Amino acid sequence: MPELPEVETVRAGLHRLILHRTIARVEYDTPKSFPNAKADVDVYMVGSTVKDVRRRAKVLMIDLNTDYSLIIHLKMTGQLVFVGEQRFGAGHPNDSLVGSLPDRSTRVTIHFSDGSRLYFNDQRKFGWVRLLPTIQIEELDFFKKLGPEPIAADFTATDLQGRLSRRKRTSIKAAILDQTVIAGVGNIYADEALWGAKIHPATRVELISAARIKELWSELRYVLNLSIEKGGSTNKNYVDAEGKKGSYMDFARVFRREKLPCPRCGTEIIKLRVAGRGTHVCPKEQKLKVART
DNA sequence: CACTTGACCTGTCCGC
DNA sequence: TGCGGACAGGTCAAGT
Repeated sequence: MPELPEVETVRAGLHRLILHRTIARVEYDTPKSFPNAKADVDVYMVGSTVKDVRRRAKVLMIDLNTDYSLIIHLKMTGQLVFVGEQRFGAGHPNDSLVGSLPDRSTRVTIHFSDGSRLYFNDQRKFGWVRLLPTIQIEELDFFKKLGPEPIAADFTATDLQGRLSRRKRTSIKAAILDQTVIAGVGNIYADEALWGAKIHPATRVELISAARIKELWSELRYVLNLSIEKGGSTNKNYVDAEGKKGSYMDFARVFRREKLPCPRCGTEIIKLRVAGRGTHVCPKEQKLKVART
């Protein structure tokens, strides 16, 4: 689920909801979801206050005033849901969570001193939470290898072209899903942007013209920004920090729309498999370009 | 190094 | 209603 727009939506919500709150107690289930919890939670988390909430790629960072940070990856089914000491009222979805959390998917619970809580839920257990010194985050190998943020103001079409030059022989879809090429794109927005740029997802990178790469650059920024505006995509599990669903799927042009008409030409959208992922294309407008022999 | 595939988990849906 | 298999937003390690 959570790709850049979903993680950014969660970040913004958490920033609004948990900044300056003090951590009173932390519960966690298995070491898998929170590997170094046992050693460090009592020393660096309990009693600390939340200083900032940041995002890089699909990763969230909650900075504490102990100069330690929680690093969180939601992977496929992770959620970070805040339940306050006061209800939101007027049928707000958060209110129904008051009695329903924690549930069987809750892996970590952070109790704040005012009685509010932050739940890390993750049905499939792929996600994780780690605690480490804030200054060590950027030293992580994983972090150092990340490509640029595609929605950054200074990220240009030329930058995209340059990043793609090291993945010439793979499919364009595999290339933009590669977090070391660009950071934050996942299966939904890859399909959406490739449709926007009229590129078949299986096309080898080296066969795509500079003009088309520029289109792709523009479409990536468009769909990611539009989705942030819509609060992300709720394909299945995703909810934001208040437990609300995102509405981008109402605006999706191809993703999960097989057998429905292409919004541009009316041709039936088909589903294929590219780079090991379910992939949606308009078969008329996204022709597979192959090298001449 | 570039590239592909299967593994990690739980839940759901679809065909028999 | 039950059962087996495919599939689901994302990385990783291990293979070619």
